[in-house]
This record gives sequence, C-alpha cells and structure tokens, in this order.
Amino acid sequence: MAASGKYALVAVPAPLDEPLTYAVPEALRGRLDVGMRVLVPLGRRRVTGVVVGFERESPVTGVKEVAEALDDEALLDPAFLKLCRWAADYYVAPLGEVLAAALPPLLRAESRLVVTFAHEPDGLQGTLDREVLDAVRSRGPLTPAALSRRFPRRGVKAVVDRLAAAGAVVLEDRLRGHVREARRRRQPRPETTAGAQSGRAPVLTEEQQEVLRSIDPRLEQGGFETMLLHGVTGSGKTEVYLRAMEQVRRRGRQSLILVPEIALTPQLLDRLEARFPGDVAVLHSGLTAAERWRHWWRIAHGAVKVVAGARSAVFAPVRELGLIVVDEEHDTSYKQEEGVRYHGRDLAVVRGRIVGCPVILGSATPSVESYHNARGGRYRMLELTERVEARPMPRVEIVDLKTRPGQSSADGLFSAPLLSALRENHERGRQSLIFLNRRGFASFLQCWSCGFVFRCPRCSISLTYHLGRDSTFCHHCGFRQRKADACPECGNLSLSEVGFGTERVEHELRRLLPKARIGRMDRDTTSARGAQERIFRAWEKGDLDVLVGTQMIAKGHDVGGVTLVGVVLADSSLNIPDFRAAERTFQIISQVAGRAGRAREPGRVIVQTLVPGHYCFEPARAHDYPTFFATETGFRREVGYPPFQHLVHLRLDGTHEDKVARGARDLARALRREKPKAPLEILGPAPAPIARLRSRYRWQILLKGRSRPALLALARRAAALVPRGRVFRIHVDVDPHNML
DNA sequence: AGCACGCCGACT
DNA sequence: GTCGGCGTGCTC
Repeated sequence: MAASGKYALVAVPAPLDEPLTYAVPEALRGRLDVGMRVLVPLGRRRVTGVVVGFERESPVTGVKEVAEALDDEALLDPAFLKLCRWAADYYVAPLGEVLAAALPPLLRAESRLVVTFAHEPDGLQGTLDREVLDAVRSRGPLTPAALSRRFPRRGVKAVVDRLAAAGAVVLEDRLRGHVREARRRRQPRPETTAGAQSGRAPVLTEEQQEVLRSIDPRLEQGGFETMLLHGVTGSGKTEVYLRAMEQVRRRGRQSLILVPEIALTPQLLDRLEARFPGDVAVLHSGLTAAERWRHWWRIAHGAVKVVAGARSAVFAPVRELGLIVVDEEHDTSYKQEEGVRYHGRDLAVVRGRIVGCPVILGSATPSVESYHNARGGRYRMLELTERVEARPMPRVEIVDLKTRPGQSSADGLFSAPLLSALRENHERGRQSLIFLNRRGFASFLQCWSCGFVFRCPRCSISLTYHLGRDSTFCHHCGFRQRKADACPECGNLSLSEVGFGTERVEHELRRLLPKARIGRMDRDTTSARGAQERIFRAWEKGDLDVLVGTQMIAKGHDVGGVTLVGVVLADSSLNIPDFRAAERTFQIISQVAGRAGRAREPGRVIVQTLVPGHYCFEPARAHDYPTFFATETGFRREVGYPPFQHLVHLRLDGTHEDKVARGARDLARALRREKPKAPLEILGPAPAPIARLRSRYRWQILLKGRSRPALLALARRAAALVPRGRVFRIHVDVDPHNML
C-alpha cells in the first residue's frame, strides 16, 4: 500500500499556508504513505506532521529529513484528509492547523528543549552555577523555563550557556506525548447482542414510522443526501435517530451522532449504550487525554458501531460511515470560536458528501439556513408535528412586564401571573422550571452618587456581581475582584445592584416561596465535577420544587415533565447586537417551553418580556415555526444577511489601540481596491462591539456577498495582506455566528 | 504555535 | 554596566 517518493509533503501544526517538504531517508523509503503521521524537525523542535503527498524533486533547497514514521500504515484515510483540506480551504486556515484541531492531543508528539546533566566539570565558577547544575542533576532534565522559575531573576540562561560550554549539561529536544501507535491489534469484537436484548425500544408513532419508511431506501443504499428532521419538542426525534442508526449497524456500517456539548450527559450516553451495548465510543472535552485517545483508536480500528460527540467529533476517524446525525443542528455550540472557526454541522454535511453517506439534521427549531435549504429542495424535509403519546403542546403565554406591575413581586422580577402560577404549582406539589439566560446576582454595580460602574480592567465590559462569592467577575475573561465597600471614585458607600441573573432569581424565589425547595443549575453551580449530575438527580427524585437555570436546563439533562415553565426575561437574548438575536430567542423559548407538559397535562409556559410585540413572540406562543421563518427571512432578505447573502467577519486585534485601528483602516482601503469577480460589500472598519477583550483592542470589517468563491477569495487576500506576527493579528471567520 | 534573535527600562 | 522584557520573523 505504501506509496513513496524521495520527498514527502508534510502538514505541520503551524500556521503555514503550505505543507513543508522533507527528504525521506533511505530507511523509510517505500514505507511512508499519505495519511501517516511522521515526526519531523521544525525549527529547533520536532513535531508530529501528517504526510499529505510526495514529490520527486524538492522545490526548495536545504530540506531536512523525516525523523521517524509514527504509524505502520495510514492512520488517516483519504476521505478524512479530503475533509481537512476542504475545511482548510473554506475556513481560510492552514491545513496543519485543521489537522491539529482534528487529532486528539495525544496523537501529537512534540519535543521541547530540556537541559540534561552530562558530566561533572573540572571546575565551576560561582555558586549559582553549582546550584543550577545540582538542580539539573538531582531533578532530572528540566526546561529552561522551569529553571528560571526555580531561580527567579538570576540569569539562568547565561548559567546554562556556561554549563553547556563546559560540557556539564546538554541542551536537547526531548519528545513528549504518546506517539507510537500500539501495534494494530485487532481488538476482539465486543459481543453484540441482537435487537431483542438491546435496550427496550419504545413503540413508534405513526409519524415516526412514516419518516423512517421514507428514509429507509436511503439508509439501505447509502449515498449522500441531507435530510432536515423538523420535529416539535417531544416528538421523538431521538428515537428516529436510534432506529436509523440500528439499520445502519445491520448493514455493518458505523454511525456518527453529533450533539451539542451541553447535551453530552450520562443520560444520553446510557441511552446509546442501552441500544448499542459495547458498541459506543464518545469523544468530548470532558475526557482525560488518555480516555480520548483510547476512544479514538477504538473508532479508527472499527471496534465500535456508534460514535457520539460534540462539535470536534465531526473529525472522528470513522472508516465505514453509513450515517451522520446532527442533533439540535441549530445549536450555537457547533461553531468553533477559536483557531479554525469551523461549523460542526456544516462540516458534517460536507463529510457526508465526501464519503457518500446520508446526513440527518434534526431540530425542533431549525436554523434559518437549514430550513431555507430544505425549503429550496437542497435538503429533504422530514416532519414530526405531534408529540409522542398524543401529549398536547404546552400553553404559552407572553406577559408584558411594562403593563403588569400590578401585584407583581416587589423587585419586579416576577409578574403577577408568573408569581401566582408558581405558587399554585407549588401548592399542587408540582415542579417548576425558571429560565434566565444570564448568570450572577447583578449585571453590574453602580455608585448611587457619581454613577461609577465597576468594569473589567482588561475588557470593555462591566463586571457581574456574584453574591455567593462576594465578588464581581468578568464573564468574558474570568477576572475576579472582591466586592468593594465603597465607590473608588467618590468614596460613596452605597452601590446599587443593577440588572439581575439566575443567582438573584434564586434568591428572590427563596423569599417568595419560603417553603419550596429551590435549586439552581448554571455554570456557577455545576463547575465541580459531578455537580450537574447531582442537581439533576435531586430534581429527578423530586427533592426540588423549583429549578432555576440558564440554557443548561433547556438543553442539557432532560429536566422535562414539568407543569410550569417561566422565562424571567426573554429580552436578554433579544437585545444582543447580532442579526441572529431574534432567531436565538425564538429557539430558546421554544426549547425551554418544550420542557413543559407531562402525560395528558399540557403544561403552562409564561414568558416575560418588555417588548411583547416583537415578531418572535407570537410564533413562539403558537408553536409556529414556519411563520417565524417567513418573518425572519423577510428581514434577512431585505438587508442581505444569510441565507440570502454570505458573510465573512475579519477581526484585527492587538495591544495598541491606535495601531489596530490604523491596520483596520489600511486593510479596508486595500480590500476596496481589489477587483472581486462578483459584487461584494465591504462594511467597516469599525471597533468591535466588545472593543477590548483580555487587554487586546479589536476592530472589525465585514464582507458580504452572494458569491461564496468571490467572498472567500477576498478573505484570503485579507489574510495575506496582514503579515503574521505584527503588532496586530487578523482572525478570519467565515459564516460568523458571533461578531461581538 | 514555539522558539530565537535583537533592541530598551529596572536592578546587581 | 547587565538582565530579561517582549516585539519581530522564521520554520522544509
């Protein structure tokens, strides 16, 4: 199988536009293949690269040699590399960076410089030389950075140079990381129990059966096709996925199911394991490096039939893909917001096309883009309009906070209808969910006297007050500051707590419903390992009457079956300066409302807002996605936003505000001089809505147009125009989802 | 990304 | 006078 050539093209994990050329040493001639990992020298280090091709002649002089082959046969198949190449091209990122994002860290060997003891020198000047040498001898190889930490401000670098010159130590680069493939052991295939013994499968509704019948030929024959499964909350979409995956397994093929990070709960994994005993692998960020590595190999060796994971699992090394499922395809967590800014759902569709397998996108509230594609015939539309077991849809009420101050709670958090519904539900011994998509106690602290607001020293953001920790926090960079007793500007002692979050809601509920057992589920209460699970178990056992939370309660564990859901303030997501704000609000309301209803009881949902007339509310109330879609696309078409036109967001950031601003202006001017092959708009430059983040100033330019090729060409031009490593950097975000 | 080389403020 | 701070540039 091994192809060969005198020179190998190797993609390395560095932001280089092209793979680098390495000479293939005699010993490896004929043993390398495209898709194999190799250890190659890069600068003073050695790194893991992936062979992406071969050359007869070297295009450059002075190439180095491949140091080692890390695999016996190609680890990455051609389809996998094709997906990575596509992503590199589309997202304007170097191939090596995409590979770095696609491979688990332990498959990436890297070397570091270390200082190693060599031999005792004849004579040593100075006590510091002695101390450093002793440290290296007794504690083994140390990195220069570690030595500097041990001997702060004492010129360790010069000492090491002196010791090296005397031959007492050597500086060498030392490998770390689990680099070698354990020999390709055919793991014994786990006993797969036949259907009867697998987890109990529920009886399908008529609609579910119909959907499954309609996709049956596609699953049997294979071949690429994207299907959008639009099913109302509680309509049993997951059961459809599971049946489809079972069918794919019967054909001897593997399935990949992507879910939002937040939904990768033990609950979900248990359900998969029950249906595919011994045949499930999981990839997610919560795994230790070793666990992730183990799962990766099981997948690569075809030892599992089902792979579940969050966004990055779209790169799972599945060999015989028969189906890709993207659950909650509209979820924002599919968009990677750092490094290569890829979209997991979009790459899933691309992967389906490359390997020739069907892709099912599922959601109760599809993204505008996907629904548009389904309407336009590019995806096949599949619909589930009724809940399982003939459960009724929840009754949703929109409450105007402006005109209902009446007998609401004194603080104004709860309107009279929500408050009385909460009390009544509690008296009936029923559980309630209270949703607010904002953490903390108060949005910010402000001086009563001079108006001073506590802000993050590193970001242009006010600090959120957390009562439980008696501190204010920056929700963007994590900065923490103990709550001040007085205004630092005028010394005034009274600070007002402006705005509110889940912590405050919990606090008020304890006052308003003193007998109720109240829990809270947000990032603050679930940061400890297992904490989220504990809260969920307490809720499930009925040890909690009211659960307050952020989107975790809407998207994470299935905290369903409640008879009352309250949305404290829908406006919090509506007022974000982003063209998707209405879409996100509609989605989150629908989703949290979907938690309501048990058995024959419809469940009641109360949504509080200051702008009840906003077009997202009536469709949310009526469970009418098509109407929301029609209104939303009307606006999008008018202003030329996706899905009608495409966007590329260019952000420049740097530590000097003036230089970033000038760089952005220069770039915009240069881009306007370009002659694109199709009409494009160049908007900006302008300071980013969050003008400073982690002490870096941010400016942005937005590219807009109908032609993707022209848009991408201009984006590539922009990336090339801003030299790397200057006083500012450029980040290219194709199909941006967050332009703050 | 890491790492090295090279030119300016606080210390021995 | 050094030390090491990080701004700048390169990696086959």
